[in-house]
Amino acid sequence: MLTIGDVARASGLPTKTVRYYADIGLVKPDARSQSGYRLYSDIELRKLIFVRRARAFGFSVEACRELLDLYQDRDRPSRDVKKLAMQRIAEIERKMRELELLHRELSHLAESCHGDDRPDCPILSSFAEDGAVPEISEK
Amino acid sequence: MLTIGDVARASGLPTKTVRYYADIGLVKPDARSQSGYRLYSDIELRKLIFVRRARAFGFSVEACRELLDLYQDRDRPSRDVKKLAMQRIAEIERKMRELELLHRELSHLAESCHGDDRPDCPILSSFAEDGAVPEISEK
DNA sequence: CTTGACCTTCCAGTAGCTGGAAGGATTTAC
DNA sequence: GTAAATCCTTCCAGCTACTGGAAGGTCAAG
Repeated sequence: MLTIGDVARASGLPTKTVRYYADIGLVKPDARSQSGYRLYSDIELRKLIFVRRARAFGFSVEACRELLDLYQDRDRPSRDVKKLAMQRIAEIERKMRELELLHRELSHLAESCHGDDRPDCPILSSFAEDGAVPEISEK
Repeated sequence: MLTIGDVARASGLPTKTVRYYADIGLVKPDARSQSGYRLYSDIELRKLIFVRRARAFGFSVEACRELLDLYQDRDRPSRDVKKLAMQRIAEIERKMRELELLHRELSHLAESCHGDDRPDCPILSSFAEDGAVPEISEK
């Protein structure tokens, strides 16, 4: 059995995060030592690694919970996994569109700003006077 | 003088948000009525509108504070404004690159997943077995 | 005079951790 | 054998930028 520090090192997650995942019931230790130390098996370590990778793809902790369930279900339909992935992809695409819009508009403003000692600036003017502004939800 | 509801309507910000901006000292009311109501002048209303637009471009509240200072400084060098804008643009570009990477990798995985009744799934396999995973900071 | 629409403050919660304090357990060095 | 270093525990607070809700005061209209 591994202590929290062991699985933290092995999974690449901070100890604090492993403890946090235990607290929220995402990946719970198999047992506690007599002195109360969290003890993890290789299986739980594997789950922690799994979660780190899913999180690296931007899946929310709740989505990770579902993915872990699927991961552990030998009879899962791959359809269910793909659905989660497609949702995440749609989310990514939405954010990319938002950022592209912001980038276009802000670059335009910045380009037309002299960026010297003079006080007149189209960026400030735009914030102060314009009507149209990018629509964002930034989640 | 305008009440908080008035400036909320006029600025397009929720009342709660206007109150929050007052709490954190971003845009403070000019005065309080005898009964304690926040009272705003046209100048403060203009600042609220300014902040809403700057926020719509993704500037943090702290950046908005700096932008507001510049907005109010008649002797500002436009250089300073442009600098903030360029920083924001760099941030946007970083996020875009991150999202593009995620999109590429996750799309690749999703494409190679059957998405049917069968349990084998390259997405799960990737999370469980792979080594390489996208590097993210997602801020 | 009462109803309803406003306003106030304060507390809690969102996501996903992260930092730190206070204190017990275990291991290593000497 | 013991002292120091390193680990572990719990709990509380804080980060961003709000948002929701409760309890209660205020104001204009009918």
